[in-house]
Amino acid sequence: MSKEADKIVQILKSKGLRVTPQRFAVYSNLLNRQDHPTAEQILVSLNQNSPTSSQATIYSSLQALRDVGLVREVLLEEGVCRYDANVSSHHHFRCKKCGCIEDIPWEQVEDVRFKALRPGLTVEQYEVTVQGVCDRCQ
Amino acid sequence: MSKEADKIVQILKSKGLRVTPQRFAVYSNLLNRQDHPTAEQILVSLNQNSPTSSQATIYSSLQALRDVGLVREVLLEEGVCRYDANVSSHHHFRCKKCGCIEDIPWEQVEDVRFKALRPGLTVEQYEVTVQGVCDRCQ
DNA sequence: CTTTGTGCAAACGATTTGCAGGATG
DNA sequence: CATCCTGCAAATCGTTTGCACAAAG
Repeated sequence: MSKEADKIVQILKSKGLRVTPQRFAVYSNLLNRQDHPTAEQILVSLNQNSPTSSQATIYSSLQALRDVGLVREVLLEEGVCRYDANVSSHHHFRCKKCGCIEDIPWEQVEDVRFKALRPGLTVEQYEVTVQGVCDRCQ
Repeated sequence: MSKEADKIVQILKSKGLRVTPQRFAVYSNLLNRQDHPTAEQILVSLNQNSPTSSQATIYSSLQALRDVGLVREVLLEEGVCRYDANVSSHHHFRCKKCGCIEDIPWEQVEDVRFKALRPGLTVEQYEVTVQGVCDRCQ
């Protein structure tokens, strides 16, 4: 087993998850892609060569991974739930033309300052969603 | 007909929409509430006294209103699509305890500055989603 | 060997659609 | 009176669930 695969196994174990081929596949697929796939896209990707996981298993793996904080959902379009294995604080960019989505590292957005936010509201976290045009679509 | 009702009629007409009782009801309901209701909540609200609009009509009215830019969708939770008649630039706050959502006026968030955003990305707009605790839940 | 995960198919909930009758401009 | 909207019920889409069998620790 490669070092990377071993690392993924360790991560899963450290979160108390049983390591099954399907769960491993879902998580490493998500770790290795930079787009923000939907459950359906992960299913297609995993099964394109040989059947690896069923639809129900993809969903339950994603749920398990989300529950232990290894993946998060990204909601930018109506009716579309995407998944992201990058759970550190970051923002998202979405191209209005091709619909591609990419991460914006936290450091690239200077601190957002709240001026006179309605008294009583306690801010715990915030996320900036940027819409625009990507380089390929310019 | 009241002045407000007349104003709503004018707005709908100015957008090229036929004014039907159902469409009027959906739009004015949305204008008069400060929460960000789902289609279902609008349906219940409109029909609580007497039947006003069917489910399918609520959806098609919302779609028509969205198409002409009178309402927008607000996506903050998985599988929940909310509607907002405030289409001016603004941000959203969501209470992690009670789940209530409220608008944050644009001016309350100082300009967000992007530092070294990946070259090639053109920013057209952005929205800040704040999560925290509201005053009622403190 | 106990617990948890998988796969299948059926169930589900939110939204959409087809169509016939009704209202709008 | 032509066009567009409404309401109903059926269809659809993404996601969840129940259950019998299989795999993990």
